[in-house]
Amino acid sequence: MGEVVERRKRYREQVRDEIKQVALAQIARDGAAALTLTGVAKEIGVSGPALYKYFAGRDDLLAELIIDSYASLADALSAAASMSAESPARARLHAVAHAYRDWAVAQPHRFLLLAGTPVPRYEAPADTVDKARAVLAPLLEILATGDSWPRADVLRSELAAWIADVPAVADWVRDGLGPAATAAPDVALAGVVTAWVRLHGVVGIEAVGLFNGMGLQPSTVLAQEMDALADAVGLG
Amino acid sequence: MGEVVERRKRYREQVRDEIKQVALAQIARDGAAALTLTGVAKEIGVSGPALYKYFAGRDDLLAELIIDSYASLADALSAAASMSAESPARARLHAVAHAYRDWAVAQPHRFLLLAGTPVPRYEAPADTVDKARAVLAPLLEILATGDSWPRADVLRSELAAWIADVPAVADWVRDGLGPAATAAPDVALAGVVTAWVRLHGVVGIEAVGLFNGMGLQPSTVLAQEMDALADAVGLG
DNA sequence: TGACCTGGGTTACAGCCTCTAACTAGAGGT
DNA sequence: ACCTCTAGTTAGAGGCTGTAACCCAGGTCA
Repeated sequence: MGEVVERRKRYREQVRDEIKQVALAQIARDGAAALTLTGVAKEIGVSGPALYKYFAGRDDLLAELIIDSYASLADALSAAASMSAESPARARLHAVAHAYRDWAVAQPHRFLLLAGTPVPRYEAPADTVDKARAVLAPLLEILATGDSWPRADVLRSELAAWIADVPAVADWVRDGLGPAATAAPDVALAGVVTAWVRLHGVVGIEAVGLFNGMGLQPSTVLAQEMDALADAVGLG
Repeated sequence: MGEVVERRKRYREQVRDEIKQVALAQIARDGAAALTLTGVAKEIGVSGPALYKYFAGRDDLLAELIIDSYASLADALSAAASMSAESPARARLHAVAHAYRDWAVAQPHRFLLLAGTPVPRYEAPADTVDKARAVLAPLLEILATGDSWPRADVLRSELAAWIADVPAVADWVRDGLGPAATAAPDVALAGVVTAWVRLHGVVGIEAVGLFNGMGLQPSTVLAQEMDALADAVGLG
């Protein structure tokens, strides 16, 4: 009956989860490049090719870890955004930015899965692009409460054209702006892009260890960058 | 005689160069993760273990490619700086920033060797840190012509402490500031760090392909970020 | 109950990679 | 002639990927 099928399915999911968890631990230890299916199998106590019943191959497993990580990061950011919903926009920007960094610092190997060296010719599945956009959604609402950004004319017009050309983006922006929006969509989007770039700058450098031995706290740099952005777009 | 020894040495260098060149091509094609010594050997027309006479192993070869890339990037930036020596500081900042991006875009695989996912537990040799600092040296002189940066108090004080604590850094800053410096060392250094973070943000995102499908030019974002920085530090 | 199907697991193997060991050949020096 | 040093060779151990063929237990169904 269906119940048995259910039970089997559940078991299958459980094993898949265990595999993913062990793989993540292995990545944390030795890096994604060193992930081997047989290594995972050995650690689980099962012999080599068994794992091919669960994942089509090493790269398939990796791809699934990436997708999970996107979701996890998106959750972390939207949690930070909703937790700070009552605060002024500048404080919310800091909250989301630090949530991003905290997530990445707690598990740099996972961050690098998303933002590190990609596999050439690997094409992210189409919905991954959407997921990536979803990660940044909380920023949109926050930056929509700014009012202007004098110097960013070229960037704004490029983004305005993008909004006009791609309906999915237009929808995303409209949904994301929220009721308190005071900024034009292209201004808010320029803010999001800039915030993303700066987040990536700070966190990416920290994650690969390039800040080591420099006498500064990454969190200081991040705070500084977010303040500069808040100033530029006129966040309260 | 010594001459023959010389000739042998030259030959050896020549072969090492050929190996590195082929390896770079292979990385450009399939990514650093897919680099294999035997693959290089096959392409060169020599059989497997022969390459171990020239490099201790795959990772050794990779490490040398990284060091070379640092030098190449540093050259590109200092060339851009000296080529624009007569221009106003804001223009020079743009010139160096775009040189950085151009270098990376022309050979993303090489950029990712420097800034992409690192091998865990791999410790960069000590002089690599110096080389990395050298990459940013041209920015120091340029940003030293700013005059202030009101919001960056915490960052400045951290950097001032670093300068005070580490003589090598103090020397580097003193040498780099140049005769036209109008900024305090900590202000200039804060500017360099910020420029680096933003450079890394834009170029890192572009290099891993995350800008794909977004309706914007990475160069626009970069220009925008550098202008914002120039405004903040008061570059002419 | 007994035949059958399904899915997790197994071993065997082909093919590729790293890196070591042991050997050969040739060029240089004495 | 003899010695040495170096670039290259083949052989091989050990590890990984991924495929193929097989086993076995549990559930299904006549």
